[in-house]
Parts: sequence; C-alpha cells; structure tokens
Amino acid sequence: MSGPRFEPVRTVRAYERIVEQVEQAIESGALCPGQRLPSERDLMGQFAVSRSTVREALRVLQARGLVRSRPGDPHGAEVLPFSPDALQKSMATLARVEGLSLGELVQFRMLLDGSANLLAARLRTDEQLAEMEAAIERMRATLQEGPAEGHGAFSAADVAFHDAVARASGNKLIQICVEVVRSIVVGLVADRLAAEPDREALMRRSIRHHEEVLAAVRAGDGPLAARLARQTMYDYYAGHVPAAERPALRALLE
Amino acid sequence: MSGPRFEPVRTVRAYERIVEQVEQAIESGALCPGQRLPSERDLMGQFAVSRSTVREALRVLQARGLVRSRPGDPHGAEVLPFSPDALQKSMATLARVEGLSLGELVQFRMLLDGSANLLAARLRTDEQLAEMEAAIERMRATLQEGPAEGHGAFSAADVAFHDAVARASGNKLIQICVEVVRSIVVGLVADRLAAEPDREALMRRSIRHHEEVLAAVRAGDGPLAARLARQTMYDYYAGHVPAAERPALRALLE
DNA sequence: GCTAGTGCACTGGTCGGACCAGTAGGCTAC
DNA sequence: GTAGCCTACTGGTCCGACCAGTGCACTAGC
Repeated sequence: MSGPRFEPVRTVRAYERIVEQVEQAIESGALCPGQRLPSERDLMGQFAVSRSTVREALRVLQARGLVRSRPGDPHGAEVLPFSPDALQKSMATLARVEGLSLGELVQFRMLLDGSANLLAARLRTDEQLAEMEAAIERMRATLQEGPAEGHGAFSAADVAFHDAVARASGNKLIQICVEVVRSIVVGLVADRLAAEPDREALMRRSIRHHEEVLAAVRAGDGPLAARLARQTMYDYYAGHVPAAERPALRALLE
Repeated sequence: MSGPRFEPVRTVRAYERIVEQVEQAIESGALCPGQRLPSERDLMGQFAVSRSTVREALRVLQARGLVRSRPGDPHGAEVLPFSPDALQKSMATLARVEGLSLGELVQFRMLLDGSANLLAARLRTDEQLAEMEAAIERMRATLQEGPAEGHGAFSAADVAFHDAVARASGNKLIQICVEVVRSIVVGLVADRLAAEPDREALMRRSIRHHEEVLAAVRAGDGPLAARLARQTMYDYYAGHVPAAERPALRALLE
C-alpha cells in the first residue's frame, strides 16, 4: 500500500483568495455589473485582512477588468460589465512582446472576418442586414465631405459594418476577437493610412468591395461572402504589409 | 479665436506610472525574460514612492503575466517570458462571465483549426509533417493500452497534432489562440468526455479523421484539409453541444 | 415651497513603519 | 573539502496616518 495520498499544498496568498471570492461572486451572478463592492475599509473587516491586502486584491481585479474604483466614490468599487479591454490589453502586450507582425495580425483578421461573413450569410436577420447597409451608406456619405475630414468618419463606418457582420455571425467570441484584433491593427497602421497618397481611391474601392460583400451576405452565399471579405481586407492592408509576408496572406484568398 | 487649447488632464495613479515604465522596459527589451527586477525596497527608492505603491504596481504586472515574485527570493521579481496565460485567463473569464456557450467555443475552434490547416497545407515543412505523423502514431499507440489509461495520452497526442498544425500555419497568433481556446473547451468537456460510453470507437474514428487531414496537408490541398479538420472537430464535440447549437456549427462544414 | 450653496462624512490613493516566514549564500566547524 | 548553520535580505501582511476628492444631507436664500 502507498498509504494516504497527500497532495502538495500550494501556499495561497491572502489577496489571491480575496480575488477568487470576488471573481466567483461575479461569475455566479451574485454580483452584477453596476453593483458596488463594499468600501475597502468594510472589506478588510469582512475578509479579516488589512487594507493593503484588500487593495492588492482590488488591483488584480481591476487589472482583469472586473471592477473599477474611483477616488472619493462613497459607494465603493463598481462591478463592471464585461468588456474585452483586459483581453485586448493582453493581446496588445502579446503583439508587442512577442513581436507579432502586421502580416500575422492582418491574416488573423482576414480569417476572422471571412468566417464571420460565412456565418452571417446564413444567420443574419433583416435588421442586421439594414445595419450593414446603413454603414455602407455612411461610408459613401463621407466621400462627399472630402477625404480630409471624412477619414475618421469613414473608418468609423467601416468599423460599424464589420461589427454588424460579427454580430450577425451569432458568435460572441468572434465578435470580441474581431474587435480586439482590429483595434490593434488600426493602432499599428493608423498613421500610415493617414499618409496614404490616394486615399480617396482606396476609400472608393473599399466601398465597392463592401457592397459586393453585403450582396453576397444578403443572397445567403456564405463562401462567396467569406472570400470577398478576405479579399477586401487584403486589398485594404496589403500595401502596408511587407512584401515578404503577402504570399501567406494570399493563401487565404482562394 | 478660441485661445490656447487645453487638454483634459487625466489623473494617473502612481502605481500606474510604475506599471507603464516597467511594461515599456520589457517591451523595449531593456528587461529580458529571466532577468530580475530590483527588490521592492529598492524600487521604492528608484520610483520615489512607498512600498505599498510599488507592490500594487507589481500586483498588476503579475496579473498581466509579465513578472512573478516569490516570497523570500533575494533576487527580486522575475521577468517572465511571454506566455498566453494572461490571455487565457481573460478569455476564460470572458467565457464564464459572458456566458459563452460550448457551441460558440467549438465553432471558434473549428474556424481556427480549419484556417490553421489551410495555411499549413501551403507552408508546412517536412519536419512539421513528421511531427504531425508522430502525433498520430502516438494516438494509435494509446489504443493498444486500453482506453482507461490511454485516454490522457490520447488527448495529449491529439493536442500535439493540433499544435503542430498551428505552428505550421506560420502565424503565432493562430497558434496562441488555438492553445487558449482549446484549453477552455477541454476544461468544459473533460468530465463529459471521460464519461463517454464508447470512447474507443470515438478515438478510433478520430484517428482516421486525423489521418485524412494529414494526407490533405501533405498533398498541399489546403481547402480540403480545412474542411476535414472542421469536420473532425465537429464529430468529436458535436455530441456534447446542445442540439440547438449544432446547425450553426454545421454552417462551417460545407 | 423649492433651489442653490455649503459642509461633512467618507472614499480611495499614498505614505511610513513594523513584523513574520522564508530563501540563498556565505561562514564556520568538522 | 564538505556539511551544516547563520545571517542578511526577501516578499507577504499588518497597522496607523494623512490627503484630495466625492456625494449627500443640510441649510440659507429666493
């Protein structure tokens, strides 16, 4: 016999147990977004620890995007609705530390956006279709205002279109990843896009592409919508991706 | 005239500035994985803040997976190599808080794995091909040992196969996301898979599917490899996905 | 009566000091 | 030369204090 089986004890810091308890309360729904945590001074009583420990736990929870605290707020820390901020922060760190190339990010967007369109062509509601149409309409409108002022608005409308598609995919994870990766890519190429020599032509072509994508989604032709969406993204970003990385991107275009 | 343009000043907490500085040092390479941060007492001198503030900053950095500290370690906190742990934690939290369904997660895996195979069929090296072959061989071997002991090993080999494909895709982001999402899915269905009535048949079929996928990758037929990979994943998990969610998964199978 | 202004009680952010258990590496005794 | 102890230092935790900022109740004025 091997006698009683002892498990290795891992020493758990006090603040970690606080994090766990609060995290679980949030996940279980005992704490809902908008609700407030007790004040730090209350919490130190409830958890029977010092304020430093409570604060370290709150820092971790805040870093994970679960709560937010404001100085002077008499109601205590606020439980936040989920937002992909923490996810985005992790991924942005990843992009920098791990040295993700623009090519890899764009490639990832291509496959995400392509898949979103594939699903959206199947599952979209008429309302979502209208949202996409409206976004394209706004893109067209910005062209009238001249490219200078119009560029921010154009991007916003472009984002709105892709968000609508992602929502229509019916998969929240796709939706979130689309948002996260897009914000990183946009952060990387924003200045380069602003310096684009013939931005208006790019915008005009982008609108046409979006119209084609929408038509495919409307027709329920998922594979076509996916292919067009990938092509659209490729055309929009390929100029900023090092030539050596482009073949890998084009592999997604067939 | 509108006078001088004043910008809103955002009050930045002291610990946040510390986090920023250390983060930047890591990203810029001034601090490499394995290197040590000065001790908390040193840091409070360098940053001219109290130890509480230093510690709160370290908690945040630790929550982001950038450093690790051990009690009693005379060398100070250690700078960690990037690991997707933080990313995984965010996404796992997301999965629970946001109520991601198993269907959504599996669907996401299907599109990730499919895309990885599509790219791998184009870009794989012979060495990577050999890794995939070896993984399948290990899957076969576990069948001989009987399903009871073999199941852990089978899963490990399965994971190794998918990791090899993800690596062969040449996209680190795909690779990381595959890993993150897989671990979440596995965490959700581990117990249900263990209770599978006819596990051996499932494993046998899974091996055959993997062989087909590998053949397509070897032949360089990306679209076929992608479709087979998605089918493989569907077959493996569909039984655990609520029937209502399955049609959305099947949308990825054409 | 209702509003505008004021004060207060309390919040989170920061500080400094203190103690403890644990570690690593140098020192000593063999 | 090595085994074992010792010490200096670490991170984890606690305490008490101060500050600037906030929201609310209360009050003064209409």
